[in-house]
Amino acid sequence: MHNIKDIRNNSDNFKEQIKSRNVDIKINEILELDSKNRNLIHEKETLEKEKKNISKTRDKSLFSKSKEISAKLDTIIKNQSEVKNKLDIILSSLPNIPLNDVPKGKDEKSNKEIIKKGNINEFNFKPKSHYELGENLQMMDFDLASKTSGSRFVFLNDKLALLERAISNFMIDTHTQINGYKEISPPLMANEATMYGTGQLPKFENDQFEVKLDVDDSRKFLIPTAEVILTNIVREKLVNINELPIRVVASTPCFRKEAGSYGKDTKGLIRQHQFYKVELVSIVENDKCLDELERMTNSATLILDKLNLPYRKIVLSTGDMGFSAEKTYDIEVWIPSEKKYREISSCSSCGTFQAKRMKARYKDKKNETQFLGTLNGSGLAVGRALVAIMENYQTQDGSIIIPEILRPYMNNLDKIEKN
RNA sequence: GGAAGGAUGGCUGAGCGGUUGAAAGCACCGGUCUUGAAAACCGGCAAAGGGGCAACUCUUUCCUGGGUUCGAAUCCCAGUCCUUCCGCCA
Repeated sequence: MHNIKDIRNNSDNFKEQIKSRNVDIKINEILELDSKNRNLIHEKETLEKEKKNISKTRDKSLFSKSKEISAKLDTIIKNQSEVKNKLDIILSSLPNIPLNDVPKGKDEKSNKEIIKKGNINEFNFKPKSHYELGENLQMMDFDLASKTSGSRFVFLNDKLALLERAISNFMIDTHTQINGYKEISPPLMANEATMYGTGQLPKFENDQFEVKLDVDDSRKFLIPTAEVILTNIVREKLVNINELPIRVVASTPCFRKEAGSYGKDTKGLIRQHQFYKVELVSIVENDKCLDELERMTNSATLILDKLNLPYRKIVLSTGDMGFSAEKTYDIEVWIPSEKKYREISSCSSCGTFQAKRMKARYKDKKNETQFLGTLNGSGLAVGRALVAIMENYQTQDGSIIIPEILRPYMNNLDKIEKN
């Protein structure tokens, strides 16, 4: 959420920066609503003051006058809150401003590669896709899932179910034991305020699965990522500075409608309505966001290093970043069957953008109240890690070698082969 | 599902129709003292918004939304959440 004062004082610059995010902005409408709003506030306050004074005098002869003012106030307050609402809806739908060092560009073509790591395995046979491998092993069943649930769901059976669980456990252990994150098992549903806080609402309501509870109940949504719940830990809080940084990790199912991706990645595990993800969230003093972003990204790549999977790290361009981010690194893992890198993690600094929405603050060393910095990153997407392991570790006969580091998590199994 | 109690500043907690934005304590910040620290003492310390170059000033806010009243943290109604007890289910 942006501060209207900043926009007012610097509207041309603000407009340009929002435009770099591929977002249309009606700057004139914003400024007009803002000035209308302030005029109404002024009217309101004048009347309120008058009323207050009358009640202070306790002069009975003035009481009827006070009643008249109340009536006038009613309509002004109504107008003002209408104008304010309109303004808020527009403002809350504007994305975060990118940091200066973020490459400018309108889509993923302007993303920049930072590093490439690991050796790409040269197969002496044609590598299969993970879904071919999975279905041949009879441990991955898309047909059954479409019968019970619909498209973009899957059954993982037997050793692949175990592998999924192992991946998740290995990642969490690494983050808690080496990277200094605290493990959390959070709710998988979030209310409106929580969804608003991290930026899913109001703009992206169509991407969310809403859960119907009782008829009159407040709205609830399945979380599209644990970021939503974990970041809102500090919503409406004034955090003590010596509690910072807060670093938490959770492995949760994530639910996404994938509304805009019909026909995209329809086969396999890459794009599902439901998938597990190990999520990292850091909450820090707002001037430490950039350092924390590097640290978080390193926490994520450590997983790939340990799994010995080839990957690259890229920085997203202004047009390709998510709504709440000021800077984002994507980590992409090598997928042999597609002969390309695919996103397996996205680490973002949101600066104070989410904190302003959440009213999440701390007192700095000068005892001044500040908005917190929030960051989130996948560490990593479990389903896609499963894909990467299956494809990179496949053998000619269609079995899967288990990466050394995961074996303790799989009862020391070293290979998944057909039963 | 039934019964009772509660929600006040960063935290604990008073107030229960009129200088109450709100006592007190803790925490925090500044200072005195000290070689340094602690203790003690002194002072400061809510947020959001409007106006002003600024000093400053005004308005709103005691869970949320309505209502009563000239005036509400305080009274009434509805809702949300929490606690305890009973029932039911995992």
